[in-house]
Amino acid sequence: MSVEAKAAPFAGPAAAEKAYRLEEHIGFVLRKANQRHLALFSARISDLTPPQFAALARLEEVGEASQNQLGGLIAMDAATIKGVIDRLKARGLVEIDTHKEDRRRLVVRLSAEGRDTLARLRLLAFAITEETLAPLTGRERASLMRLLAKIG
Amino acid sequence: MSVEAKAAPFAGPAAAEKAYRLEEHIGFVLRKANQRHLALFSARISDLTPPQFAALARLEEVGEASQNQLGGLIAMDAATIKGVIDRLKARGLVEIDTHKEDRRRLVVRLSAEGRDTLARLRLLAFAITEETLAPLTGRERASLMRLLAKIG
DNA sequence: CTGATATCATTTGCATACGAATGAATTTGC
DNA sequence: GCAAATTCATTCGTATGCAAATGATATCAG
Repeated sequence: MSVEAKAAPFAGPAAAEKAYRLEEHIGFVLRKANQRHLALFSARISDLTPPQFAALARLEEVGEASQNQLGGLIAMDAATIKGVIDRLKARGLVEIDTHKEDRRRLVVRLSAEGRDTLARLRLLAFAITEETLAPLTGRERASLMRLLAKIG
Repeated sequence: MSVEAKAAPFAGPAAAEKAYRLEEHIGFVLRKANQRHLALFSARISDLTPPQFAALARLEEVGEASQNQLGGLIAMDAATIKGVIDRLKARGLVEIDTHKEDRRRLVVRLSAEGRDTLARLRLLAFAITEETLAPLTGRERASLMRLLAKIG
């Protein structure tokens, strides 16, 4: 079948030839967990993506911010946040002005409709987190969140 | 500053108005953890992406598979795996033939160069997982992997 | 045997994501 | 005060990632 050995105990080709199992690597399991979360999210909130929601939620927290500043607050680089804000603006969920003192900056803030949208989706967002963590006990959930925060 | 209340204990606007903190939602922390892992990955393996690596690693395990089948083995839909395989093929890391009995299928397998590439990157991949999990103790690492597998 | 279904791959459209290059505006260093 | 360095936003290129539609082939039902 495969060229690779079956990794019988103590009988590998060499010490360095530890079996490579995708499932034991953090990148692979992170990608799958993300995938499941995204599926649950879009099933409940079909008209907004997680990054878009994050941008709105952060704007509600901080009031207003420059575009890049906002990106920093939700871990998005300049190129990525631009697209997100463009789409939110096109849908009237955020408003944009140029900064009065620094003409390079764009000041972004929630529109009334953006605020309404957030209010409407708030409980759904909690439900999505709940649903994503459903396979875990309460203790496990806290543990997972703590460990992820540590490596993030 | 913000319109949102500061969420003084027992003094929220209403019972349903639990404060929404991005950092307490699984999607946000998953995205950030993924981000850090990707940065570490590309710093060590700049000529291959994690999905490409996953495809090669799985091919080594299973010998060969149809394109969609391989996608299923690494959690990628048909549209996504196509692009990944196209790029691996363009670089000579995989070989492709049409299935003899079922002309719809593409049979994908590692090329000699793909096998060499995997051998060369194997230890680096372990180092990347190690580095990503570096902030955690051994016990925490095992716990995180187990919990992620549970929700993935 | 043949029409209905199902499967495999492809294509299109949209939305992240990031690196690198660019232009405009501001700040710093001397 | 002005050249150099920095910052903010934009643009381009590349690579996932998914939904939906399509075409080709295979299988199934009657």
